[in-house]
Amino acid sequence: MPRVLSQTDVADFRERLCDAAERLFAEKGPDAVTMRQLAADLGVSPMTPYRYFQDKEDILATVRTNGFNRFAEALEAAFASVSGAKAKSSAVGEAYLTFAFEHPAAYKLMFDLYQPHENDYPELLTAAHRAHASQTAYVKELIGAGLLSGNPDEIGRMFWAATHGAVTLELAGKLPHGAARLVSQQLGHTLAKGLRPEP
Amino acid sequence: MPRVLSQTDVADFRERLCDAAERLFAEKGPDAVTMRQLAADLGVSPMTPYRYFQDKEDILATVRTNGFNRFAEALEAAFASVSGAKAKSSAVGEAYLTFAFEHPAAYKLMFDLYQPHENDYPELLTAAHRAHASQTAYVKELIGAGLLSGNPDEIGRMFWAATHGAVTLELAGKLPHGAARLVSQQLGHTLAKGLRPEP
DNA sequence: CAATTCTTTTTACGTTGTAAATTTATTGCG
DNA sequence: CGCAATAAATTTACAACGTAAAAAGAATTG
Repeated sequence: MPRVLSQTDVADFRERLCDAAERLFAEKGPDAVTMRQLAADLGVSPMTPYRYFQDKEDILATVRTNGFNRFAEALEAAFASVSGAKAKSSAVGEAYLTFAFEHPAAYKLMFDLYQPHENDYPELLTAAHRAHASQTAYVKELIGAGLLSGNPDEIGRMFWAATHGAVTLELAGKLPHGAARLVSQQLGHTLAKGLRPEP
Repeated sequence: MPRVLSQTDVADFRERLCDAAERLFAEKGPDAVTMRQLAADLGVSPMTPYRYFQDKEDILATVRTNGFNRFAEALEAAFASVSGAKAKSSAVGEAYLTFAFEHPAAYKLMFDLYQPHENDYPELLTAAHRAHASQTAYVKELIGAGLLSGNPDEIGRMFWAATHGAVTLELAGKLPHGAARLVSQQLGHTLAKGLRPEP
């Protein structure tokens, strides 16, 4: 028998390749990154990554999955870091914008990229769902505290769409640099005002 | 002397190629469309398009420019079709959503695609500016009519970001089909309520 | 030590964008 | 009228891509 790859060997290689892919995707966009570059970056021959990933799309799906999970972690940490519905909302909103502008490439990969065969990657779907949940949890707090009234899912979608719109407009160069933060905060305040329960 | 291409010959070819590019981009995305396919679609050899366009990016920029101009025309027509600030706002908002979902590929090309050398195409910049202007004109009407108070540019960006967010989330498959329209309308109503002048 | 078998590399194919060379077609001039 | 000039179009060619298939390499077991 030859030397068989242990599970940690496989996990290690996959992680190193994802690290490289993330870095290169951020620099040049996923389409501009080649399998040969990724392989060269790890110091292996062009075909070696194919022992660890099905194909290039599989690598993209894995990188996106990691992104969703890290994004969710950041929002969950923000949510837990303070108490009170209002403070939680601000913290999660801040964390959302901070993540988006600290990892714009990861953000685009997650939310701005239509991957046609997403359903073939169940871990991706799970991670995306987790991110979505941690993103709308604060809305339920606000409603529970009597600061907002309405359907939590609908309101969650409104806040999400508003924030996402501001972020992507800036990332696409349609807003001046740094403007999305302000726009997003104004949207948050104005929506909260418009959704306040009638006295 | 050989047969020299007249200006209308050039314009005709460019238009026919843009039509094909638009259709194929919509079907498969710009990256998946090849120069050879475009050429074959017009019944010419693979290199002929290079007499009429610098390169593939030039074709993309031209298609985007046409998209911006048509988008702007649609919004301008909606704006002019009714009278009264409120009615104009609804009409423009409707026209925005209608265009986005009737021409999702064109919408993505315009607003969801980061083209690194946009500045090399002045006509693209002009068209984009026109679209942006026709998109925020109604905000000034609302403020002028006393229905909203605040900075028109800031408010315009808020409405734009909100609508764009709803649209792109649906186009990226993050919202159920058809949900963006409702989310966008809710956002419009709620923002208008939150921005009403204090009595 | 040799046989086995998993890992890795090498080689190879079809396709891409497009540069360069070649062919085709049209027009003005002798 | 015919032929040289020249713009347009095509053909050929190249480097780089994703990845299938074949070949080589290495380590464990009998």
